[in-house]
Amino acid sequence: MRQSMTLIPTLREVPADADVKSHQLLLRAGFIRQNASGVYSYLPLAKRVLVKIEAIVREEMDKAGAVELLMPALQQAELWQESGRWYSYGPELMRLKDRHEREFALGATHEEVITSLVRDEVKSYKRLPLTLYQIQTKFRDEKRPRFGLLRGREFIMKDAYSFHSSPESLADVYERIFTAYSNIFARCGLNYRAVIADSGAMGGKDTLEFMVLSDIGEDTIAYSDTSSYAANIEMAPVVAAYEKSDEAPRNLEKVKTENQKTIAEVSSFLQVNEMQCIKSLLFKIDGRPVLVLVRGDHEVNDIKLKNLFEATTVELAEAGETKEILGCEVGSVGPIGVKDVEIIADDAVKSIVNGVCGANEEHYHYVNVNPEKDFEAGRYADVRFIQEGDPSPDGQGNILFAKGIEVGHVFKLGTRYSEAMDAVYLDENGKSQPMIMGCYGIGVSRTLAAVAEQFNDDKGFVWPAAVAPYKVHLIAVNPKDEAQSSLSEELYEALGKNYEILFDDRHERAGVKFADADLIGIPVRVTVGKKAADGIVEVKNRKTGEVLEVQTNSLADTIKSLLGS
RNA sequence: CGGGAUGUAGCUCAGGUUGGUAGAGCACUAGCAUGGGGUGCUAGGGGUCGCAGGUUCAAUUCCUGUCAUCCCGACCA
Repeated sequence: MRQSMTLIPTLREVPADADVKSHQLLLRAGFIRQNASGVYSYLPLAKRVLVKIEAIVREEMDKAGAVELLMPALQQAELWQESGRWYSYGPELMRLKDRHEREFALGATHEEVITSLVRDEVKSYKRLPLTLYQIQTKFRDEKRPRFGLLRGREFIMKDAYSFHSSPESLADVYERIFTAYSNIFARCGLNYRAVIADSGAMGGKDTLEFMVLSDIGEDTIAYSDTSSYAANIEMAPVVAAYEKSDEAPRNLEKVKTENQKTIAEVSSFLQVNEMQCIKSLLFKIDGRPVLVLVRGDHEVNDIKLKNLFEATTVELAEAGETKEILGCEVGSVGPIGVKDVEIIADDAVKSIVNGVCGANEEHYHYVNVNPEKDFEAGRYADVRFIQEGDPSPDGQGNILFAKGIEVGHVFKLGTRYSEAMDAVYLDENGKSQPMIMGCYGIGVSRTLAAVAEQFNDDKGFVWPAAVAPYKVHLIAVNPKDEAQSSLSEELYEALGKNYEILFDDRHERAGVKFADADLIGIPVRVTVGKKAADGIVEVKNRKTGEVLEVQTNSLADTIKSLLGS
């Protein structure tokens, strides 16, 4: 492609609205432009990278036995009403009406559409298993789109769904897709990790997320420093054994703690370790108040609460509600004397001896608090976030944290949708059974952003060859020079037969072309300059910056070795 | 949804406190020169100052509202 004929609007300055590297560079190098918050146009270069990623995805999915189709983005409300998600999905689902006032949604995901399709077309166990996938634009009205392509409201996703007549078959396909995903992210050059995850609103269990390690990641990964264990912090179970001090329990005592509210304030005021404090938070679980207790140095994990209570919503009660229910400000909440409100305590709380907690009375706390003796928790469970230094759940090593960008997710869905939508088949005995399902997603546009985030230097992008928009960037330093012009045209023609090549034929200064080339980040740069008349050109490796002068007759070999390594 | 910030040319920003119909750099157009790391000179084009009200003889500037965008948090296949 001649650069004079395509659209690559590079920017010299960093756009004010972009904070993260991938977003800045995608804008500066002319890959994307924003239309609305979380909505972008993919310009020619970005489109080429998307095509590369999609090709890798298709190849690996096909290899795993999945078949591509394409479903509508515009979906009838009835389907979502059938699964129940019309009501449970919330405002994130973009809803609209047609001219007849019929309700529709823009597809945030496609379980409903695919389940209805397969339900109507597949009736026998003989047709199972079946794995279908598509690459399509998804719409989610995110509360807060951010980081450019990393969290948009309109984004490209590869979503796959599998249908089975047995859990074994599901396990088999799940494994195959897992392998496909590992191949896909490895081929994109990404530094990723598969981690144990929460199934969230999807339902189901056995779910893994593919995380690209990055400081700007929105998820925290808890991983073992010695084994391969890795989990989303939301899910990592705490297996710490809490030792109970053999100190003799003393008698409960109420003390004045004027204006001391936070755990830090109270513990320093009373001269006790934060570990001795009982942090008490009032939650509303499916609207019902529940008092949750954790040790002062721990944090409540609302995902664990949600799973424990099999609830749909878990939220911290607002200050006003807390006052209404417990009669005090949030800084003075405690479990002692609380009636009519369920109390759940983290396992760590049980081994606190002579601890401290709020007195449900402004400016007062209790000291010498002993669980069981001074209050009864309805139950004890693991309801806190794992922390760095905690033992790894697999028993090997200790936990460390890393940030990750979720680029893929595989689920064993089970029969949640097939039961709700009556997707059944007849088994060998002619008996009707709900199909067992799996679903598997890859954020394609997010993967583009993740690669962009991972592969750049201070000058611009450094695309891995597998997803680079072009393999070779040919530059004619001075197109007005006859020798340079004719040699570059000749090379453009010749190299174009074997490589995707971008030819900078613009009448720009050399400096502008070099700066743009560095910014765009194509792996190999071929510069036709002063020595053109002697048949000598310059080959530069974008990644290493290494420059070679080569005769045109050995150019092909040089490029080949550069792209091969 | 809570907190914060910002909306002036395609981009990055000044101007505003002290109201008088708008500027710089980059980009763009034309010409000349230049031609290996964002070149120089000359001459140009481009803005309902986010939008709507209000105050005023007069509002980009002051007041109110509203919308948009970004950041933090909450939220989130």
